[in-house]
Amino acid sequence: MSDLLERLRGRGWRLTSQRRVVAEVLDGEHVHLTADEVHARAADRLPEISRATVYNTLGELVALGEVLEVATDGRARRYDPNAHRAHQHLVCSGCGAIRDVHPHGDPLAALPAAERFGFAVTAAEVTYRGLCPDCRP
Amino acid sequence: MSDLLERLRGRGWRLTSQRRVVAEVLDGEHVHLTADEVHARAADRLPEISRATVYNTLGELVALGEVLEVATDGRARRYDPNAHRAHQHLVCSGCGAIRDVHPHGDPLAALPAAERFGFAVTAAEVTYRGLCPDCRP
DNA sequence: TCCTAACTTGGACTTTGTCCAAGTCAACAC
DNA sequence: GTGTTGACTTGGACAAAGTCCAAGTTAGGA
Repeated sequence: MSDLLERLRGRGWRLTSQRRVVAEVLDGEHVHLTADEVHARAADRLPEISRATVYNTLGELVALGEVLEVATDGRARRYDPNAHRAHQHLVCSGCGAIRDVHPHGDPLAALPAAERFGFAVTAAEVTYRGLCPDCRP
Repeated sequence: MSDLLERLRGRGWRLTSQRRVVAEVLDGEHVHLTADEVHARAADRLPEISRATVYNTLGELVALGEVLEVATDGRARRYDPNAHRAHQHLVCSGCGAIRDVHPHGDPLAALPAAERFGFAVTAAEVTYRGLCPDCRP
């Protein structure tokens, strides 16, 4: 993730302690935190960080393509730092747990031209749903 | 949609004017309204209907499997009455327009057992994203 | 026609997210 | 180092989306 910070600096980002902390919190794989969770963890290291800054920073990371925004339920958006490796999400209908998964084939290929209605289609997001081992009956 | 009301009565639903109006508003294909839009249209016919009742009724219809809840963005949930015919959604990144689409093949089949992590996977929701003809450059 | 559990209502409240004026500070120039 | 400045941060107010509840109403069976 430290390369991320360097990359962002290369793009003209000002490297503040707040942005550093947000980037650190998002470090890793299989991370799918809500903005408030990011704020809570960031505040552990930098207690005076404000919600507005966390929202701003997450929005910038998404705009730069460094972080993915995922809407797996109708609740809070989640932020996925694993933006550079194509993947989809498997969500537990019981407890809400999320896993990154890698289906085979390109989901985009399954949509025939006749079903595109003149859209310039650029992406396909797949959410698989089911019960995780802990929630199975 | 009148069969819907009959079906629901068969399941022990009390058939109130509020529920009837919500079901009527949701009638049709290619309908993807937010709860507040449903409330606004319902209030045209039944001005005193409350938001709480609309939320309750939508929640019940979803629980009964008669209506699908779709989260195409991180904003308001949308309600799709076309629950009995398998389909996916194509969303315009510019204006938010939504179309029902029918990709070929079963998206569930693309997820190998090794990528299911012990989940009992039951559904796959695909959101295709792109620019609609009106929003294309 | 009456009764009652089920339904509806309005409003208070929570969660999630946005906006803004005022204050702060990273990075550059010197 | 020091100064400067525009970008960044802050807290609080606000907005949008959704939940909850006590009190009032009513569909449908007896």
